[in-house]
Amino acid sequence: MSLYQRLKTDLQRGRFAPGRVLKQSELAELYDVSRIPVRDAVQKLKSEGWLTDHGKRGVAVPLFDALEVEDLYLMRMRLEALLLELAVPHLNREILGRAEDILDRMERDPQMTAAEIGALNWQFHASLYQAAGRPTLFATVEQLHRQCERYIGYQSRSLDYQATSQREHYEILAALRHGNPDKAEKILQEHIAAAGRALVQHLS
Amino acid sequence: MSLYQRLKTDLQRGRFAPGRVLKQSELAELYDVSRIPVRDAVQKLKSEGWLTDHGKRGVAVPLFDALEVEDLYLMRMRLEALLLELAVPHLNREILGRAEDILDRMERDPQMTAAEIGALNWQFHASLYQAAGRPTLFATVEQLHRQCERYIGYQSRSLDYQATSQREHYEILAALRHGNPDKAEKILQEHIAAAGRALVQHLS
DNA sequence: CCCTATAAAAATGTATACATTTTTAAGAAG
DNA sequence: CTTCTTAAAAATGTATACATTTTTATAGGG
Repeated sequence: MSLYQRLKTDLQRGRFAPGRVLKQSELAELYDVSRIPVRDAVQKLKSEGWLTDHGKRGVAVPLFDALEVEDLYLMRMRLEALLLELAVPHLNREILGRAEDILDRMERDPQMTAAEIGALNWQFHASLYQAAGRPTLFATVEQLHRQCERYIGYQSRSLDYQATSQREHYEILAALRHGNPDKAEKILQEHIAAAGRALVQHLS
Repeated sequence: MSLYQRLKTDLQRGRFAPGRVLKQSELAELYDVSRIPVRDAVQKLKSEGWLTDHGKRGVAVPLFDALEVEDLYLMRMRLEALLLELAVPHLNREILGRAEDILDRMERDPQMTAAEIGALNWQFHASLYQAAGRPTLFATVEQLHRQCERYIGYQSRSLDYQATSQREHYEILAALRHGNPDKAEKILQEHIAAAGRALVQHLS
């Protein structure tokens, strides 16, 4: 396992408190590697929002910022709606079927961890987006999703929220199957907006 | 000057042909540094689209891709419109005045290089966007703009295009001054769309 | 003649060592 | 007691050296 992944996992799990400043040498010692791989991992994690530049004093674990969450979800609302719109002409029974399989898998296993649910959640969305055949747009959306992951973390959402979210997933599929892409887009936007609201609320 | 900037400048100027594969050791020798700073610079340039991963064979100078340009400008249309919308409540005479100063500076000096025009162009947009006070959204828009820079390059646009672009800039300011943000947003979207079309056309 | 296996070559990943810069703290002057 | 200066300490940036992985070329078999 690469240092990047080890460090990211630890950041996800909250090993380092928000606001803490980390130095290259400190991380090198903690993970028992030299500073070279630390530099690589840290730079990558900075570009994903898991660490922020702290001048020449090293890097800091960023504080949780409700305004950042709002921005991220506003962007996702618009870009994911666009991506779904571009995917619609390419969607067929096979793709929609595979997407539904992912949803069904989430339903069937009632004792999945929050992390596993989150992974399948994204797989569902990505399976639709990929059909658009727009790698650049997809890459940006994926990056925004990764930035959100820091806030989603490992904490489990309420059962109520989870049920609503899952219902919306099926509604999106149904709208797409019945040749109503506008409706699907609308549900998707509201779906993302609701996720953002839930997260902001959780931060307070 | 950092290796990152030296390498980026050379990529902008087309020192390395699109499709060319570059190895760490090759770059280290060309720029007379060790491979350590090469690794840092290359990773940063990859995240900005100036280089693409070529597996374990090194990095490649990416080919020009009309679909990528289309994606980038579609995203910018939506996100910059959003950012302007969020900025509107914070705009005042001072901010609008400073934005206009930037435009006037472009008018006054008739023998600016394409690179200088491009820089002022972005300064104008950024001066409005900054007012929104949304760092995360702004950072994403800025990153998209940087990805576009690879295509804009150093080539000069037609005088006709430049005149139209500048007229639209003034129209945006006028609409904002007259309390018509919806109109300003519309012009902005068309402004960005036109820039994208001009670029795609230029690639063919 | 083509394909596979193996060895040599080359490239990347990483550790150690050194140079340069930045930060921090101590001490002297006001 | 505060502030500026200066020196020590610590942190980052970079070069060199080594280990590991990957690529490529060659030789043998089908």
